[in-house]
Amino acid sequence: MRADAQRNRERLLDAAVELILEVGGEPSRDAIASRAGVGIGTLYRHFPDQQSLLKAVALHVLDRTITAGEGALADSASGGEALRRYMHLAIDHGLGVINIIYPLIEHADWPDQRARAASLLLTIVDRAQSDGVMRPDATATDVGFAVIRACRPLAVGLPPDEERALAHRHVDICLDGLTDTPSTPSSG
Amino acid sequence: MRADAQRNRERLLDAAVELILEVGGEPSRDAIASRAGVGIGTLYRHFPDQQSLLKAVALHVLDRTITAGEGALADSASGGEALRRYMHLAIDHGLGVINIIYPLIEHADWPDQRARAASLLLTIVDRAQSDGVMRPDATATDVGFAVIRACRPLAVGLPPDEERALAHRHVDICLDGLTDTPSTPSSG
DNA sequence: GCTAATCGGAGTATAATCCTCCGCTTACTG
DNA sequence: CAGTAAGCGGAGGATTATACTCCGATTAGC
Repeated sequence: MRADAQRNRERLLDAAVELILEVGGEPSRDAIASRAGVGIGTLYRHFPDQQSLLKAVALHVLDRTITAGEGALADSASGGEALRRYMHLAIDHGLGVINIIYPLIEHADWPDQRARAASLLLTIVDRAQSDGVMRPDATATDVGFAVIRACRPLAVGLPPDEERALAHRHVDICLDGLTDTPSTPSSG
Repeated sequence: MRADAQRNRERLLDAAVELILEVGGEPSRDAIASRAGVGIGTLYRHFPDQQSLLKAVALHVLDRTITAGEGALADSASGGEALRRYMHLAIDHGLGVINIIYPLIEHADWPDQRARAASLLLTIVDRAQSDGVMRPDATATDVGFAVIRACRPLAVGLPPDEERALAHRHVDICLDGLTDTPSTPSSG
């Protein structure tokens, strides 16, 4: 694959992630291409149909979130810290986009990302619970949904950076609800 | 005002609320009319432009939420109970729609609803805090935003009743985060 | 019954979005 | 540093969604 093609592909994915998070729904193809600073033809060459684009976006985001999450888990001193770090980094990596490909998740023909994500999240939750900081009735699903919710745009007209700050604030609140001890507000 | 006109007006408002909550954004006028079981002409007669419709929707929802909230506050035994009841009833009354009219809130020419809502929320938060159940660093804004977030659709394709159940579950988690003591999961 | 208010929805105008196509540009290769 | 195949951009036509009007049919209220 030629270098410029690779670069444009990544620009398109990043633009798509941004727009999905801003709009809270599927953005138009024209909008994605123009945000990526790329011709509309280029978008269609890389992603012939909507489905392939959405799938690529999901894998892109899942991938980098899982990688970052595994790293955070590895060098966290406690289950509570791992949980907190995971939730915040998931926001920063754009995990919120998966609300859009929800219907695709069921019959996903994609690789082991899904299993890997589930296993990571379960490990974190298990560890937090056996450390005694996380309430036993809280589930991995609660954690996942809390992150997705935090990523949804809150109010039309709010600039992206404010949205992001509010998302982190909200996740801290959820963290307190999911755990027994108040979490230290994180700085990112 | 003729009885059927009044009835249709209310149907339109209710349909608009439903759709806004389902879609998470502004629904089309055609969709609203058809959901309300009313001709498109009827919609335009009642609400000549988008702005007047959105404003009416907001007032409609604010009104019934405030009324219910004041009632709940009046017969709650504690600040904690008032807070919990308020958050859950706000979901049920559709307070989530206000994310859509956010840009209108600033220069709103509408009556005292806004002040009434603010005062109700502040009273509840004050009471919860002086009762010692709510963390002092949590704010009325946190409460409001938590409710709005809980009302946003979580995943495309999820049926409305599941969305609603998840919203209540989420609010319970936030409630635990905002308060010092775990809240009893409410049944509505 | 009468009538003025209200309704419904077919139908046109407008705008958004989709997608193709092809001449131009650029990264790689020898 | 040419040669060339891969890749790019975006004009523009097709398609679809949405906005809005208009008027004959209907109905509430007297």
